Amino acid sequence: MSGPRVRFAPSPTGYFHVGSARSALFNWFVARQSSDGVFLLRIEDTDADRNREEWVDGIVAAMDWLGLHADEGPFRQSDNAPAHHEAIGQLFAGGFLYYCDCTGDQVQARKGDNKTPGYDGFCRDRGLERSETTGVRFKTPVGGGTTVHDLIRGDVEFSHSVIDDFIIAKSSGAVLFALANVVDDRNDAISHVIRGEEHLPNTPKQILLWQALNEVTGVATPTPVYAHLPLLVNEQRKKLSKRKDPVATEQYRDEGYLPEAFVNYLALLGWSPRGEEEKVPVTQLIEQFRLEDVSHSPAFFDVKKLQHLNGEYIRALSVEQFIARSLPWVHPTDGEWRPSQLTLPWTPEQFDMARFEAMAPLVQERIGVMSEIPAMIDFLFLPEPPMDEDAFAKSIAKDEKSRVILRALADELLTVTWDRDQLHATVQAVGERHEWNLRKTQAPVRCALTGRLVGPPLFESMELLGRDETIRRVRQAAERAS
RNA sequence: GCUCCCAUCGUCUAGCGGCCUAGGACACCGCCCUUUCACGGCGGCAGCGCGGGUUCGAAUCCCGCUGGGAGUGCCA
Repeated sequence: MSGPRVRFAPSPTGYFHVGSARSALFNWFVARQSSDGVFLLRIEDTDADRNREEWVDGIVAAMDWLGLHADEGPFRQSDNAPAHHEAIGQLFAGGFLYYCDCTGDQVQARKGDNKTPGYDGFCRDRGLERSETTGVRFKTPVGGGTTVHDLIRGDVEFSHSVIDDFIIAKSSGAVLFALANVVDDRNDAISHVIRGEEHLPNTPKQILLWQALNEVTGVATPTPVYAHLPLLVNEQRKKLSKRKDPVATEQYRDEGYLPEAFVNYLALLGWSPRGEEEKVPVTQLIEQFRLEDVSHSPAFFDVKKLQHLNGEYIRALSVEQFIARSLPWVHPTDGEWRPSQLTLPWTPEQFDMARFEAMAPLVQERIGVMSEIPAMIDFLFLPEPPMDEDAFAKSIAKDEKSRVILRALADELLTVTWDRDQLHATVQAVGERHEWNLRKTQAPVRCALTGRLVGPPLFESMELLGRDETIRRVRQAAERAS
C-alpha cells in the first residue's frame, strides 16, 4: 500500500489567494503525514486567455515562502494536451461525447423559461462532425445519479437529471478544466482530491468522466477520495473576492507576517489542533491533522487574529533571529528578497546596524508585523526626527512649561552620566522640579527626540542617540516652538 | 428559478447523548504592571437560529422552517 498522492492545482490567473494557500496547506499536510506521501503541484493553465506566466512564478514563490515544497512538479497542464486529446478520441470512440454548434443565445431562445439548468441537449443526437464552430459535450447519463463520497461532508448525491451535457472542449479545440483535470488526476494517480467547496457541484461530472475514462481506456483507476474544504469568506459572509478583499498571500508576506505564523493561522481556518493552545508548530499540525475533522461551515479570514498570532511568533524568536529576519524591512540586501513597494525613510548609508541591534529587543515585543519596524526606529538613523506636527503641537507648542522643561533638561544633560538609569532619573527630576510627573514630562522629550508620542522606551532611545544629538534635538524642539 | 452545501459567543473554534450553570483563542471592556506605546498577568462581556419530534436525558440524533453560502461558463 503506497502513501497518499495529493495535488495542488491552481490556475495562474492572479495573486496567490489565501484560500488557495490553505488548500495547498491541507494537501501538503496529508502528504507529509505518510513517509511515502506525495505532494504534487500542477499548474492548470488551460485557459490561455487568462493565464500569465508571471503568476506561475508568483505561485511557486509564495509556496516556497510557506515551506510547501512540491515533491513532484510544478507540472503544466498545457504540457499534457496530447493526453487530453487522446482522451477525447477514446471517449468519442466509446460513445460518450458529441459535437455541438449551439451558441448560448440559441440555447437560451430554445429554453425560454424552462427551469432545467444548463444545456438542453439539442445536438446530442444530431451526429454533427467536427468543425470550427463545434464544441465537445459529454453525454450525461439520462437516469440515475452519482454519489460523491466526501471525506468532510459524507455522501452527496446528485441526480443526473440536473447535470447538463457539459462542454469539455471548446470549438477552438482547447480542452477545458472539466476534462483536463480528470485526465491529469488519473495520470498522476491522485488518491485524494482536496480542494475548495466551490468544486463540489462539478465533482459528479468529474466522477462520470473518470468512470468513462476507465471504461474506454481499459485502465480502471479508482476514483479519488474527495474532500471539499469550507470556503473562506469576508465580513459579509461572501466568498473572498480577489477584487475587494485582501486575499493576496504575497501582500501578507510584504507586510511582514512570518510564514510559520501564516501557516499556523491558515491551519486554524476550518480546523483546530487538539488541546487549548492555538500556537502549534507545523510538525504537530501535520501529526494531528485529519481531513475528517475539518469543519463544514465557511470561515472568516480574521486579519486581527492573524496579526496576534504573528506577534506571538515574533516574540518567540531569539533576538538574533529577530534581527536577521528584520533585515528585509530595515536594511535589504541586493539580490535578496525584499518587500515590494518598501520605501525606507533612511538611506543604506544612514542605517546603523549596531543601533538597530541595540533597539531590536525593544522593538520585538511591540510589533504585530515586521513592516511596523521602520516607523519605530527611523529617528535613530535620520539626521532630523520625522516630526509629527500634531504631536509637536500637542506636547510642545501648546504649553510653555514643556519648553521650559526641555531647556532645563538640555542643560542637565550636558553633565549627566550617559546611561539609561541616570537619564531616567534626570528627566524625572527636571520634570518634578516643575511639578510634572514622569508620565507627563516624557511626552515633550519623546516628541523632541523621535518626532512622535509613541515609540520604544525613551531612555534607551536617548542612550543610543548619544549626548550631543539628544541635546541638539531637545534644544531645537524648544526653540522651534518659541 | 434549479441543484447542492452550511448553521455553537461579533470572529475562529472545542463539543461527536449525560463530564456543559457550553471550554479555549481573537476582538472588545475593566484592573494590575508601566516613562509613551506595546508585551505580560488577572478579571469581565458575549453563543447552541426557530419549531417539532426521538430519549430517563439533546448543543449533540431525526424532520420541518428560517437564515446564510456556493454552483448553475465553449472559466478554473
